[in-house]
Amino acid sequence: MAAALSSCTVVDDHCKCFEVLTDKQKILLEKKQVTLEFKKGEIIAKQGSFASHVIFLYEGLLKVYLEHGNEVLILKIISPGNLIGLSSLSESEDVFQYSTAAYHNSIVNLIDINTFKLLIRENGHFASKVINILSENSNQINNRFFCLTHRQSYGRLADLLLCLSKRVFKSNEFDLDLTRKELAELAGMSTENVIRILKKFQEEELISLKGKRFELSNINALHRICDLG
Amino acid sequence: MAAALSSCTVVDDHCKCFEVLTDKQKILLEKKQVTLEFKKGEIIAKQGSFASHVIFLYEGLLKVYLEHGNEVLILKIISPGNLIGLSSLSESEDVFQYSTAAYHNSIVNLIDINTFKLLIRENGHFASKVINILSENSNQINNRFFCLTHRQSYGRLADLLLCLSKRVFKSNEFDLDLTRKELAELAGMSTENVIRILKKFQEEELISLKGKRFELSNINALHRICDLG
DNA sequence: CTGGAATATTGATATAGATCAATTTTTTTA
DNA sequence: TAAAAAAATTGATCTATATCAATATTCCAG
Repeated sequence: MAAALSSCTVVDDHCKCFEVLTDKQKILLEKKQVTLEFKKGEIIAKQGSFASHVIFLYEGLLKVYLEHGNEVLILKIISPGNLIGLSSLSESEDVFQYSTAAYHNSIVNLIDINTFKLLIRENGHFASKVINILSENSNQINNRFFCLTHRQSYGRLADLLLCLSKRVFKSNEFDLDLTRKELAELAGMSTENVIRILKKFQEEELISLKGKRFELSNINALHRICDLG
Repeated sequence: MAAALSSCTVVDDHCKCFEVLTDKQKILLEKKQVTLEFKKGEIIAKQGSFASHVIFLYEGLLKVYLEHGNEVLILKIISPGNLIGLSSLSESEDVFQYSTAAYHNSIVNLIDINTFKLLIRENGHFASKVINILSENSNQINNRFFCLTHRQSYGRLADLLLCLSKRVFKSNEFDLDLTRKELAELAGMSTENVIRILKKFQEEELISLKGKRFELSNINALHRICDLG
């Protein structure tokens, strides 16, 4: 029954929904979208603001998060090829249910939401694909939910590192351009705790760390830490 | 910006998706479903088992939850008129991503999943409605996620009581046929902690409690406790 | 290249809430 | 209706992790 749990929700569907559109529909979509560049740290969609579009990430790295007052909960990380803001397709919700911001400089397409809705009604195959994406999104977030509520800090951080390695950077070594505070938000703990645990991991030679360079030296041990909690 | 946060995810869409089906489609659907009764405590769908159907709750009360080993995370409570298992519509997932069990004796319709998928492809309006439901579901679970990770126990329990009152029983007084352990799972804390907090609430005359009878006497104060955390 | 701000680190302390153990109450069943 | 099982309650303890405070390091603008 085990495994597939990951606190690090990297959405990575490599969105196949557009493939099923007819040429005519593709042209329509093309006309009803704009391409924009966002700088590191910039907000792409603000929770509560009017959702006139869905967002497609072409290049970069984004976070999707809930905010209430000073409190933040990161729901997922978005890597290129994925859609954001599908939950605003709901008739009863015309505002973004969450915020989106750029971790790095990013290029996105903003797609007119009414066109998107039209295509759903017009093309059942497209609708079906969108449902796939929504479902997979939910499942991933549910797993993250489980992790953040049931695993303790060592497990959550180990999991986050593994996930960044496997799903975002696709290598055991990577330059991580995130602050400790950002890591803390992702792993759902305090900044200080992140630092202490990273130190412990280094002492135990599970990882090595030079500046922004992360190297995961003992993947198996990290996996064991996740599984234990 | 505040409010609408609730840790108690009662799904209450009163599913309108079937209204948009044609008569012929309705007849097809009718043929491709069975009605079943489940007793209190029985499992209706088991996480990991083959998802050959989606579930419609006709009467009763259900919980939808993730399980890993002995650990359980309740994702949502389902009241009559709602669908469960839509996340198995995804092509890449043919198993239930979560378990469903009956809090009370319940009557459900099991709808053949392939028929459901067919209708999505055939009827864009239907697909659109399903997308609405999926979106609203996600939003509710995201809010529960936020609550369980960011609010502390008093707030979570106050919130749960308010939600049960407002959304499930629709009254300030109700007979709650759930054990302390079940309440604890819902509020994401230990059974003992539930008991202690309920006692505190009684001492402060926010609620009164006789056997299974709950009465919320000071709704405003309970709301304040939620908001503070 | 230098001063100031942001970020990272370290240590000390506080605490919410879990866990454990014992007892009482309620429910079930035989 | 008595005995057994399950659930609820209470109190004592323990611990993971947040928070606070001080210092060190890194980053960046002028």
